Amino acid sequence: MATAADPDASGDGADEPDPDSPEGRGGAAFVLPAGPPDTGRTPLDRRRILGAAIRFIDTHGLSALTMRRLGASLGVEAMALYRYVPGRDQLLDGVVETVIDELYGDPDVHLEAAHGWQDYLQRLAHGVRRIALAHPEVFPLVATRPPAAPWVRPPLRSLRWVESFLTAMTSCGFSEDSAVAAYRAYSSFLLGHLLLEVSQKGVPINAQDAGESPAPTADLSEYPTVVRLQELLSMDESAEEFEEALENLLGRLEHVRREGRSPAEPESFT
Amino acid sequence: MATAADPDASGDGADEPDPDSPEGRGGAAFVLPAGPPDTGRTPLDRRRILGAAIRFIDTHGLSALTMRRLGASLGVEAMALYRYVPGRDQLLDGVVETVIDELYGDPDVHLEAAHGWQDYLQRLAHGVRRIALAHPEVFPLVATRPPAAPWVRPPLRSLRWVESFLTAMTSCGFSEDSAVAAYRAYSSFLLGHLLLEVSQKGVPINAQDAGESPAPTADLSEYPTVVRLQELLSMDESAEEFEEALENLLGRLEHVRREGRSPAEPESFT
DNA sequence: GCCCGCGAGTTTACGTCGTAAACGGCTGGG
DNA sequence: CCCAGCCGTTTACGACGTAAACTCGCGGGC
Repeated sequence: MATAADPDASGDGADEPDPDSPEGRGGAAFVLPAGPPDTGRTPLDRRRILGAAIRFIDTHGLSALTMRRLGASLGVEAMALYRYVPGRDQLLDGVVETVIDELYGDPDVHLEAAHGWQDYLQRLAHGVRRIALAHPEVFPLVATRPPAAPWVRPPLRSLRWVESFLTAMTSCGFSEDSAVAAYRAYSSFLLGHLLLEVSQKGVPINAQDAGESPAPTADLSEYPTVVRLQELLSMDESAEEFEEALENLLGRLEHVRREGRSPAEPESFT
Repeated sequence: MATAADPDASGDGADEPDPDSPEGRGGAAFVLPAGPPDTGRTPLDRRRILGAAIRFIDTHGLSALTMRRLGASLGVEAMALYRYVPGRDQLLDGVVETVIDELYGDPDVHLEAAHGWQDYLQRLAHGVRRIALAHPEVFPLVATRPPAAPWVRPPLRSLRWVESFLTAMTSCGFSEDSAVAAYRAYSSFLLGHLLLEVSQKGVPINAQDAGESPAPTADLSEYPTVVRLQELLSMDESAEEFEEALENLLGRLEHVRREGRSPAEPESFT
């Protein structure tokens, strides 16, 4: 696999575009079940509200989402929302759930491991990454909201996906111990990478939000290494990083699967 | 390769307690510079405010932190805080910064890689983990707040630590490319693991917070695998997982270091 | 045709939030 | 003795989430 990009990479660089980025692809993981943008005299229901909320957060940022403003974006007073949603917190829970459920509409992600577990995990990971990149303002919510049940971890928030994951893995030769261990390793890998990636992308893309000053860039005189490596540090290699860590994880899991035990070997590299 | 790690790394037996958990240890990473609980006629300053804020979040949860309540916890009106802190957002930034700065007070974490880079990374990882476990309610903030500069990633929020990291790695034989790649891999590993761990721990430990219903545990009849593995899934193996993934990462980085290039090999398993 | 209940959306209202601005009182140097 | 400056308080405003009361239009019994 092609390794280091040359320093010619000015910003996005990359000969081929990131396959998961929203504009670089057909655009699954982007289809909300709601119909036209937000016009229409359809008489308001839960799905429409959730769709509008996601659109609103994507556009204006999470911190700008207000019951009043969300109502306004639907041509309705704030209190009307309360007929369909118990409160703001549950609305946000619904947003998270809806976003994760976009996985079902993604033709590249399968509920079953028809072509092996590595294919399954690859597709799932890229599907979740596509969602994270399509809704960068929503994704921190996915990571931050408390899970419904203690064992349901972000970012695979729905029990249905946990079920799918565990079934896929056990049906591919993982012991139950190993499947659970794989679930843990996989979800923490996904969460870490994607959260970092959107938090990195979210700042430059989205001008306003938390009212933070963009980057005063204080005196860096005390940090010569940071200064020297500034260009390297600010390169966006998210896609390659993601791919490589995913590959490594799959290798690690293959090792786990063959052992049939919970993972633990001091060395695993060549 | 057994990475030279001081804190009894290899033995991942469940019999001995988690070395990073707050009560299982001497308690570095727990020392705030503030003195007695909150009594005292000391005339209020920024450090005292930040300390009180951290204490407040640890006790009552992030969502309960209010300028008025924080003021009250210091025996002062809310507006008094504004003389020392520009606003709530900057207060939270200060909280994050203060929490990360606890690393400096941790005798087990070194700014320089005197005993090799693996020892350095081990100590740093455990130091950060100790902080995350000591302040589970603060840690999501560490991950979520926008970074000051795009290249400063959570959870190593301060330029000083980035500088330390890069210097340590390059001084141990990493090329600059590799050091930056290691920084990325390491921070995303840390963030993912710790965020998942505290979000998992935070729910059962802390009764109230976001007003979420604890866990109604809806009908699980559609998810037989989840039900069957429920016990396995709800086991807390955070410490072992952390250790194992860290070990794996170190192995991966050793590989990177020897190549002297940015990390990428299609396969790495046996 | 009349009425009436009822579901969908609105109005009003309350308490809390972050914070701007004016205010008060202590304190130490001329 | 006075007064300037610091430090904390008071007051006030607009926005927030949401409870409760209200309005309005429509479809089915009489």
